[in-house]
Amino acid sequence: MSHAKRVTETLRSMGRICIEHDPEVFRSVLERIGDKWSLLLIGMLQGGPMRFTELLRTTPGISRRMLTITLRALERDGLVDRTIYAEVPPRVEYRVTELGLSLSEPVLRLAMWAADHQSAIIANRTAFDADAQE
Amino acid sequence: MSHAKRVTETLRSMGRICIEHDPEVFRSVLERIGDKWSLLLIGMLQGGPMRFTELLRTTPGISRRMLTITLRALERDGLVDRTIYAEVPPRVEYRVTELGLSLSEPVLRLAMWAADHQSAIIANRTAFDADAQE
DNA sequence: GCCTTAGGTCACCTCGCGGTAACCAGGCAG
DNA sequence: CTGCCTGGTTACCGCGAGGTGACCTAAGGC
Repeated sequence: MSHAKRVTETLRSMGRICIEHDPEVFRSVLERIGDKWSLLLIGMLQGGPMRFTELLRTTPGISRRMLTITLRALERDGLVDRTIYAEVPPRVEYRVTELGLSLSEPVLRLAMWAADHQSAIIANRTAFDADAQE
Repeated sequence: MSHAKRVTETLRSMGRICIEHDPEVFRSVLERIGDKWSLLLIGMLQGGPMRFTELLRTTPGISRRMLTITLRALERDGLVDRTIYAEVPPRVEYRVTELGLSLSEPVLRLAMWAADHQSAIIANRTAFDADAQE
């Protein structure tokens, strides 16, 4: 059996076990991290702890409101850690926890897949649209 | 340097490269597969080709409309393949393509992470809520 | 003529995600 | 007293994702 074939087989059985057998667990996690900002913020924090305003500035397009909401949700789930420094002016730092870091591994694999196959997807998309055109 | 430490370092640099440096690519893929059903359907199809109604039955909660829309989008991006059998009654089979299968790897890792850490997340969540209560 | 069965499409409506902008706490500066 | 800084919170609102249920097509059976 070829390597590619074995990988396929392995994935198939993983698929059966992980998703087909218990879609709710997968769904619950997708609902959690599948929103507009969660994964992106997890990603942003890979480079080390960041402050609220820093995240606000460097995350393109996020609003103050959504940053608050998303960070709270991530904190609630134990994916990021929030530290308040009693200084003047006040300072708050966010960093990924161990759990958040463990999530990063599959997430970054997904990101790398994204980077690798982006062009293929765009090509498929335009081809499909061209077919549908006529 | 310990193994865990090295993994951490690797992830940090991957994070910097993949996400912090170029959030748009990651965002675009998240927008694509981050919807309510795409990843789940990709997952469902790991076990082999399935028919429309079969997916409708076995995917908990999906509506006929959303199944159609999501499958079309996946087909458009070249992630699944749609085969019509000119029989009576008509039969349509969906199967993941090579591209779809390559996506499955990171996705299934995510699913396994979900399964592994679900209880930890729930624990964190209840602890956080208990703190916020008082 | 009417039912069935598979695989959809269409019109309509709801609900909640997320954006905008104003407001707030609190400590220090002038 | 007024203003400024950070790190939020709150009220308001629009839009679009997604659910519901009716309808469609095409062949065959009765």
